[in-house]
Amino acid sequence: MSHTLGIRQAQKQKTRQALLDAALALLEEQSLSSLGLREVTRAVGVAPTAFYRHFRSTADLGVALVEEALGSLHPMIRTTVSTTGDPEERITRAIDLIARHVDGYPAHVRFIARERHGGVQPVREAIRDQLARFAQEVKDELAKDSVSRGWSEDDLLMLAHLYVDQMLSTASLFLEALEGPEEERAERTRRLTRLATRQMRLIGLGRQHWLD
Amino acid sequence: MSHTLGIRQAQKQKTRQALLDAALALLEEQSLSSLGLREVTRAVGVAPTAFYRHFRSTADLGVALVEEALGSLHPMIRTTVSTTGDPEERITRAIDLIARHVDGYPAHVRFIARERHGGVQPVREAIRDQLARFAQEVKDELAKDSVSRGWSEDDLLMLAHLYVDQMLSTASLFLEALEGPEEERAERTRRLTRLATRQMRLIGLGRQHWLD
DNA sequence: TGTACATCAGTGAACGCGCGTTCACTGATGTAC
DNA sequence: TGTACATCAGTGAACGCGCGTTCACTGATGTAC
Repeated sequence: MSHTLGIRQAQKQKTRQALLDAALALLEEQSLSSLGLREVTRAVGVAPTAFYRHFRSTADLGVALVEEALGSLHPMIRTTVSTTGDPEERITRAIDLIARHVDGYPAHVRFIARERHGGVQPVREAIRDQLARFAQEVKDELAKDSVSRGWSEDDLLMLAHLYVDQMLSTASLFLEALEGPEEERAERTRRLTRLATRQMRLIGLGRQHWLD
Repeated sequence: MSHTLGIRQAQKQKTRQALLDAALALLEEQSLSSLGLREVTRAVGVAPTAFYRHFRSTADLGVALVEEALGSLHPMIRTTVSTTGDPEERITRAIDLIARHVDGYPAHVRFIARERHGGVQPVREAIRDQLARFAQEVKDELAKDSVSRGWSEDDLLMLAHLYVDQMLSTASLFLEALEGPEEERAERTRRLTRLATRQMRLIGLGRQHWLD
């Protein structure tokens, strides 16, 4: 059993994860460019200097958060856009998946929405790279669909980017709906589901008639 | 001639505008939530305390910047979406207008993209309100179009929001293209214009077939 | 298994620095007569 | 027009505070024999 982490390594990983978790929580109310290293270590309960054992800077930690937030999402993306089912069912499934993801990982979604155009360059780049990968994967799935017969690679990628942007935009709307008073939350979410569904439907119609 | 500003008022306005300009410049490389009041006054060349004569906080200044960046854009929005010309020409005109605006006011565009999901609540709200106004105005223009016969108010607003999001998304792509090495800038802009045009065309197709 | 030495995650003191905010002020501009 | 007083945009000193980073350290864990 050689691949079990030693006690030291395991403890280090635990502290690292605690730093990431604390930072993510603190980022619900500010941007990465104003996040302080001491804030993060204080929240975890370690000395400020311990931070440097894991990250060179808060920007570096931000890049790690991008990987945590988006890295594991690639399989989900493929499932979401996958070819099975009729168009209407696929839209329902996609919107539902987005809603559930926002519900399950609101802080991650907020972080990505916020830092996508945020003030920290390496983090912006990390997000852009991950989103470009998503677009490629969506393109690959779209290519398998019979509706895509006759489409150029370029047009497929154009549509893929449109879908990725639309998903992100929908996610950040769901996040907004999650905030605010509990009372009307269900109603807000319901309306939003309806809106997002119809926008997807319209884009789908455009897709069907692209080669007319 | 009573409506000429007194010397005092005129000087105050000038300082206020200098603070806004300096802040906008500083915000090209950071987020509002990390912008310091002393940074801004230092850039203008006034004492830190002078800041309080104009704004209660940097958040307050941010809200003023939203007004500056988006407030004057409403006439332009109407023109962009207006009914004159055939669909293809309207798309070309809209994309061209966006490209020119990003070229003319890159810092304003960056500020809006960055703070739309940024860490300062009052600023996020100010942006959301302005964008909602845009959507209403786009809806009003769309309603005039013969293609919109038979559309519900709800569907028109759904499409209007899709257009507004698409315009913002396109604007921030143009901004990215503006950065980086001068050399391939023209090429990047050209490719982007092509991409944005086709995305608009696809949405337009979806629109045409919405009531099929 | 036991011992002796190496590694290294986390510590705690110390540093110089810039921050936001307060306060009483100054002196040019505005106003009333 | 001239004078006397009021207003108020901008000043400058002072404050307490938290920041990022350095450094030599400690002591539990890992490794070699």
